[in-house]
Amino acid sequence: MARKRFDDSQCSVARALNEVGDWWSLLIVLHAMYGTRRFVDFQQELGIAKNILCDRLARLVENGVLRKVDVGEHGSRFEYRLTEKGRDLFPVVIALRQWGDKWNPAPDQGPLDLRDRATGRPIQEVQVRDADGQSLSIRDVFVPDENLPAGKKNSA
Amino acid sequence: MARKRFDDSQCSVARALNEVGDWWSLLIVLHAMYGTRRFVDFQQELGIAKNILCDRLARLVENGVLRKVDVGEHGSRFEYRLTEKGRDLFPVVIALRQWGDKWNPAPDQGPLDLRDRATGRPIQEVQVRDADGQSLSIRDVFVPDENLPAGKKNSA
DNA sequence: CAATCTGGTTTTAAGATGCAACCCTATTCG
DNA sequence: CGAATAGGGTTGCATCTTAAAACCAGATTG
Repeated sequence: MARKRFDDSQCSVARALNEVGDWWSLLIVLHAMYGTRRFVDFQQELGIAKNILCDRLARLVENGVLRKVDVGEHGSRFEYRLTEKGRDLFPVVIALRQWGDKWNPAPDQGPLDLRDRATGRPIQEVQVRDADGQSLSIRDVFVPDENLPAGKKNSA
Repeated sequence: MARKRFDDSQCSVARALNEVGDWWSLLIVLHAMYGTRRFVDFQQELGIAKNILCDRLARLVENGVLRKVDVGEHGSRFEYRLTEKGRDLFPVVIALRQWGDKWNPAPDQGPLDLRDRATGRPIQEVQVRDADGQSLSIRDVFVPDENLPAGKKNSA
């Protein structure tokens, strides 16, 4: 049964998930962020079936998250590189990593340690923040009434 | 063919996706953040098949993202409410929304307008930030060598 | 030339999905 | 009181998705 696709959705989150919400897709993006570029490396690192990896890479390329570059070695050597659109998934992936670290940490993986290349200092935790940089939870925010999704009341 | 599950993964992102990476799961969380609580409302708002919604809600409850509360009306009326763990997905969902707004906006949906409840001011964009609050892209950060995933070089 | 590199493509069986019908308990209303 | 409604499921079925494994084809190398 074909999965419902959210192409025509009025919801940006749904549309985003349309492009990166397939099983494996965000992990591929994550590994691309680590620097992985070649088909065989993605495959080995992720332990993904080749046909599925092909499919996901093709989708990510089609959606502009990755671009496929012909490196010209060994007759058919390609690299898959993040586009700007792909790199803009950085906060998504980091936020997800933090969430995982907090609520379901991997046994042998410490918490995320990411440093500012310029200063060597740790990055701030990715949070929703107010104008002054203070962290906000979902209870601290509201959506102005005119911008609510259809049928929603302000009870967030 | 059963999808590969990442329960034993050494990667927190994979483990996180194990819990919220199924098709529909994050959209359910999003709607819960909007305040949706009842089965029939999730179903109608999302346009999801009842059996799939049942499955996803059960998983989210099992994983501690939602809790199922017996409201005691009409014999079997339940509400599904976000736990703290669920609420901590807020930055993930907002980051995803921003990404969607920027790269594949919904036709009739304006960009995210979320306000600080205390001040009415707009929230900051969710970004990876340095210690001083300046935005960082993936090119601006590095992982210390001792914390790299296996086999990764510092070429992010 | 055979072996290797490279990124696929194809086959097949088991799961996942969505649609629609059905189910069962509790409550409400004519 | 019985029918209708509320509520949250459960089931059957056809179709799509997935993973494993085998196969493929062009280019390169020893």
